Amino acid sequence: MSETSYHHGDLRAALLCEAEAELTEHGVERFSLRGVAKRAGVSHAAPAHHFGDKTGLLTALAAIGFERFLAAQKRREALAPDDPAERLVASGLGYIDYAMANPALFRLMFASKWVAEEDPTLCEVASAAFTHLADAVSAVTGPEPMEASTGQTVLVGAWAVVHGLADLMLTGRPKALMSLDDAEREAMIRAIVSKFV
Amino acid sequence: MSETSYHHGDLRAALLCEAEAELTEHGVERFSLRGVAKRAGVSHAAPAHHFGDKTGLLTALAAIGFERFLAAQKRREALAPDDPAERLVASGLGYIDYAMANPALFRLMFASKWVAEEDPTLCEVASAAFTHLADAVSAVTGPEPMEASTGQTVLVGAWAVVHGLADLMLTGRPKALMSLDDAEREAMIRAIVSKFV
DNA sequence: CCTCTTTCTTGACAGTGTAAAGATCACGTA
DNA sequence: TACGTGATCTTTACACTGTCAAGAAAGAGG
Repeated sequence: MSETSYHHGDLRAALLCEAEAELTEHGVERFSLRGVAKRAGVSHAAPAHHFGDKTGLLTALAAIGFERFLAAQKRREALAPDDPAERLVASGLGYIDYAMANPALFRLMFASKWVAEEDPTLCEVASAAFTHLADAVSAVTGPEPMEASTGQTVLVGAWAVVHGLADLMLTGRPKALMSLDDAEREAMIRAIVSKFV
Repeated sequence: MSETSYHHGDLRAALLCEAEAELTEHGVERFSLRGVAKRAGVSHAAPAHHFGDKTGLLTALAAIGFERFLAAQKRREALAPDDPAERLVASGLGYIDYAMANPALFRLMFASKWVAEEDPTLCEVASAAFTHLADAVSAVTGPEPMEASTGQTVLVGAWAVVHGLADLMLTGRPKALMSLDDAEREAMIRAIVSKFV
């Protein structure tokens, strides 16, 4: 496919790629659909054909984000010793890894009204990520934990600490944590998350 | 001051009030400066004189938000028994109360690039809220806890669970928590936060 | 070669934030 | 009382945004 051809070849994928660049550079607040089109070297209305509107593009991008999000958790787990509690903590570290590496995308996924939550493919990848977390928890709390109130408590609690750490760290808080170097920081996060499992 | 006079009287306060209405109605994503001016019955460029730009107005609004945020925590504490741990948990419940009651404002305060973090009055009210949390923690962990690594861990951990719960609940997650009625939900939150203190 | 469909462009429109310049009022001073 | 000075608000303008409708270009299949 020629570079100067009228038809792009795989504009949809290219737009998603440029959209991520636009997002990480300007944040959701300053994200511009026309800016994405300009990056891709295409007319300002081209994205509409593939994604409908701004929400459509950002929803598709968020779905990709959830896939990578799950992959980041699995990546950490693969490095952990073969122990349920260790693996759960590792999963949480992957959660935080991803947030720190992709701040704007993480915020888009979890706290933006620019994504259509009812989108079917988004729902699928998002719930895949969440059930994976639930599985990691049930591997710790026992065989039939999700019925028991204590199993639910561990699930919700573990999710909340990890998510809270991730979200706070994105704004440089808490200073007590962010002023540490990488090794100390990870140790502190481990200590906090371990309190739950 | 007449209602039809050229000069408004206290436009600054009125704009802040209408800005909150605009925020809760449309969210940060659809917040419009001209919309605020229209609500106040004033020309579209009037806000600029009092707040400079959109960031200025939203920063001032976030500062007000932090004051109420601290008040919401103190309100819960006043209802708690005179025990450090009980008061810390109550403070966390106030944290979550506020987030649920003012979703858009909470998100503005903690996760929006529309506020100027370096704004002096914002810094003041924000750090006032955070040091209040730190005080509640140190009332539990002992007299000189912030030096010890364990005191830091409790502080960061407690903050993270509460903040994580608040942020997740704003998007209806986790379902295991949001499907409960108010009493059950509060009991679960208490159980989770109590694990930390 | 000729249609049909997908893909992309062009042009237009209402709405946005922001800057500059002008109008209006309040208030202290002579 | 008159004046003028500064604060307050309006008007006008500009570049930019998302979205829609209509048209042009290219590929696919007969």
